[in-house]
Amino acid sequence: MTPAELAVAIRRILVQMQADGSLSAAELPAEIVVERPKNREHGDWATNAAMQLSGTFNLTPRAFAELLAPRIEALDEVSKVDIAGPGFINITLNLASAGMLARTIVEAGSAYGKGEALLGLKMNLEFVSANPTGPIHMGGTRWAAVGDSLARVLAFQGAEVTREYYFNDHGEQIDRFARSLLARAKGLPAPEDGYGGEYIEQIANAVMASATKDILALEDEAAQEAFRAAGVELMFQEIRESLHEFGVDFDVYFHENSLHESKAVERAISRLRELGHVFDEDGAIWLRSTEFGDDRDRVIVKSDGKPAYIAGDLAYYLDKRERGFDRCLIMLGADHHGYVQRMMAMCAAFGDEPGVNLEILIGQMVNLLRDGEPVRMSKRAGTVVTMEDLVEAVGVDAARYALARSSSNSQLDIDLSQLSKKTNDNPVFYVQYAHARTQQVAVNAKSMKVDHSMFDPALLNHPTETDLLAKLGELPRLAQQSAEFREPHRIARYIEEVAGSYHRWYDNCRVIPLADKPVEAIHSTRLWLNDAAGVVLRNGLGLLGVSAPERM
RNA sequence: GCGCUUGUAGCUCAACGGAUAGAGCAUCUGACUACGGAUCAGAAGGUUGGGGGUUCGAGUCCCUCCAAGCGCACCA
Repeated sequence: MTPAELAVAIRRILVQMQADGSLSAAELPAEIVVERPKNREHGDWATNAAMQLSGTFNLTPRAFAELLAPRIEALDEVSKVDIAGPGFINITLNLASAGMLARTIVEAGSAYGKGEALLGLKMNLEFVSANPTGPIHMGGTRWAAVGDSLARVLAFQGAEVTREYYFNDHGEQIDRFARSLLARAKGLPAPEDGYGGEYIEQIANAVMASATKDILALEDEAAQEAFRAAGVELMFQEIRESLHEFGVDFDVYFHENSLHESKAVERAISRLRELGHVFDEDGAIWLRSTEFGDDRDRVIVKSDGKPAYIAGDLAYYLDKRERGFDRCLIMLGADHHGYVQRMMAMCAAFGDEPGVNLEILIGQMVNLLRDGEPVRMSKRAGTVVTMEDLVEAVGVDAARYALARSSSNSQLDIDLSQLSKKTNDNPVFYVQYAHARTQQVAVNAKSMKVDHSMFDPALLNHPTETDLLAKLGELPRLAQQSAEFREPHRIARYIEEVAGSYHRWYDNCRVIPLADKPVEAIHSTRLWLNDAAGVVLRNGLGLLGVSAPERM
């Protein structure tokens, strides 16, 4: 029996109690919380239903628990129930129904843990969206790891997820990039507000090599335009390639430029004008965003007639909604959090619901250290640590795991000197090793004639076995929470616990009989459990976009 | 000055408002002639930044102070 099934059973009992009059009529929560008690001695599962519902029924938690507990105990799958502390109901399953989980998991395989919390939702997840003016740095790398994992987590709950990259190929930053390329090609130093570094030279050289005519012979303006067009395209390809090697592939690369060329910006503005949220002042066009909680109104089109940055965002958001996305999620770095209010105001101005149709996830910065000292980075000097640098130092799996395992609203410190010498302190290896072990145990078992032919779940009675089973049973709930809170790091923490439980079990319980002993039901049954652990570890690593190796 | 995020073990970080605040790394002590020792068992390490409040119950919610990062444009 899984905890989810237990929760459903408890809810059914409550409904029954209302039907037979032992409880008054009142609204029940859609879901009863069943979780693992921290202390193993408290049983397999615990529910705080009595504490949460006592108020609704005007009873003390204790009294409510005493009413409910006997009925839970009457369930076939339950062997023992007791009430503890302020009103926790601790539940112990009988061994056979607890052990059945092993088989359930193996039979479900890659589907084990899936949920339907977001079934039918069309979600657009925009992340990274780094400017094509240079390689992806650490911040972008973090969002690539977290965002891709989040996309997997959301899809695991039934959402139809589109990964999208907003490609900022319009505006001032791009002009600076083009000027930097031109300067480099001419052998001049990088402009004051421009970009430096080796990659600028490489791109500049590549642009000249692929050009059909001598760009440097052109007038500055034309030359700059030539560098812009070709340079952006090359940079874009390089970024895509880095992301691909990082295991992140976007479904849509959206070009900001296309919004301007297709007149989508004008359409978005006139739409807002129709809705009465736009006004003209000082020769500029403004969005009356204060009406929707912003601290000031925002200029959409500057008095020189050029669109402000937000103009593109207006059109882009509208475009996403017109493409049928119910939920638009955008991941931004903390250096852009000042942007949230106006984006939400914009969403409301279109008549949508901020926080629902548009959700902005802010992630904190990554601090790079070397031997404990902060590393100063400068785009202009080109001393930026890139995604490729990190991957080269530790590999894709270790990099993704390290970036995805902690909450993105806390700043992350990464010490380069530590990464480059010892990678073993990354818990990813602990988890991967556990998975590899499940695979090799299965291989060895097969050669020793241990197979799935027998299954007697009541035999899984060692403390490390009941512990492992209970842990494996938590994946569905964990996966759902991870999606609900948009926090993929919970998956990482969970599989680390699973790996720990698995290793402890392995140390105590043999799957393969000793050389002179026969194969018995216990061995077969344990093979099911071993394989179930493998499934959970594999599914968990999969949600993080990290490989689950057969051997290491 | 205003706003957002954060403050938990020596370090990096966990903990739907739930029971004795947990992992990994680092340190120390142990464990294979038994399915992979990248493992396991154990020790040590904490006034959850300080102070108030809300309630059956607070690391978590509210107020306040302190500290750190980031942001407050007709820049993008």
